[in-house]
Amino acid sequence: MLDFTALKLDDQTPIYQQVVRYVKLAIISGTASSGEELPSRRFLSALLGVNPNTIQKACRLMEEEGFLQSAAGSGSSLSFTPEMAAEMKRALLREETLRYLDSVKKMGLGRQAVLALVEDLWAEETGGEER
Amino acid sequence: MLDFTALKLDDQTPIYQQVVRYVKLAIISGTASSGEELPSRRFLSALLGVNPNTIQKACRLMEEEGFLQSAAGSGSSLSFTPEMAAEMKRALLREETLRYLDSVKKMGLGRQAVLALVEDLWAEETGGEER
DNA sequence: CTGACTGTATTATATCAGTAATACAGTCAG
DNA sequence: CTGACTGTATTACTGATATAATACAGTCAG
Repeated sequence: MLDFTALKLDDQTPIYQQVVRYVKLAIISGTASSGEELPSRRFLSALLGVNPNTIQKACRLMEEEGFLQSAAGSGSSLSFTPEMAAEMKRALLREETLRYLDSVKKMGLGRQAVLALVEDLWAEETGGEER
Repeated sequence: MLDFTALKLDDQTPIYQQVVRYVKLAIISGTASSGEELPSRRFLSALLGVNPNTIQKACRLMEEEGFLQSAAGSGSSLSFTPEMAAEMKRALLREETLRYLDSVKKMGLGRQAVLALVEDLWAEETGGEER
């Protein structure tokens, strides 16, 4: 059963998008496995303090993307191949990195400056666990 | 006179936020200098193909942030000190980098993997001009 | 079978971003 | 002074996000 207690909602992005992203990150990082169940829509909406329709919208999107299967009475569960997970990771990493690089370039930074900045803030952020 | 022809609008973010960001990036990168004039709100809205009220909202925000001065009849012009520009750059770089690093960490990447990814996509993106 | 859960669908309302169409007041060149 | 520009303000409309309150149908343990 996928855990949603770690999902912190911000009010800058549509909630349904944040929910989809949270599930995708769980798949990408290996936290969630294919076949794993999601809490019911009603339970999830109560847990997150949002409307059931908002969760329903997130679930509909994930079904359309092909990694969630739902059936009345049986609940909803993840369903994806390792290839789908790998492609999901590749696409999301590429997209976010290109957006970030485009942004810092517009601020006038060069390659070395970005690398230095990333190293600096990497250490600062979460106590710098080496990997 | 600040040039807005290079501003490409996307439909994922509120337009007024994109306009503010564009002006900030011009200040940060040194493209714009204090005292420089902005095109009139009507001209700008026509150029970007958006509503005058949207531009008005962007201008109001920039006034509240303290780097734009407006007066009826005289137009709007930038007004900032070198210290304000430096602080703007520092804050924006820090914010965007931390957001990016948080995201890639959630996807399971480590320090080395991020640095490698940034180097790879840096070269790919704009033909890789060294700096 | 019954009841309590599941997903699904519908209608109404509120808020916000953006559009649209005006109106008004300050500045300044002619 | 006049007119054409400037910023500023107001009202009305649309679409998307989210809320709220239901209603209906499928599943399954007791």
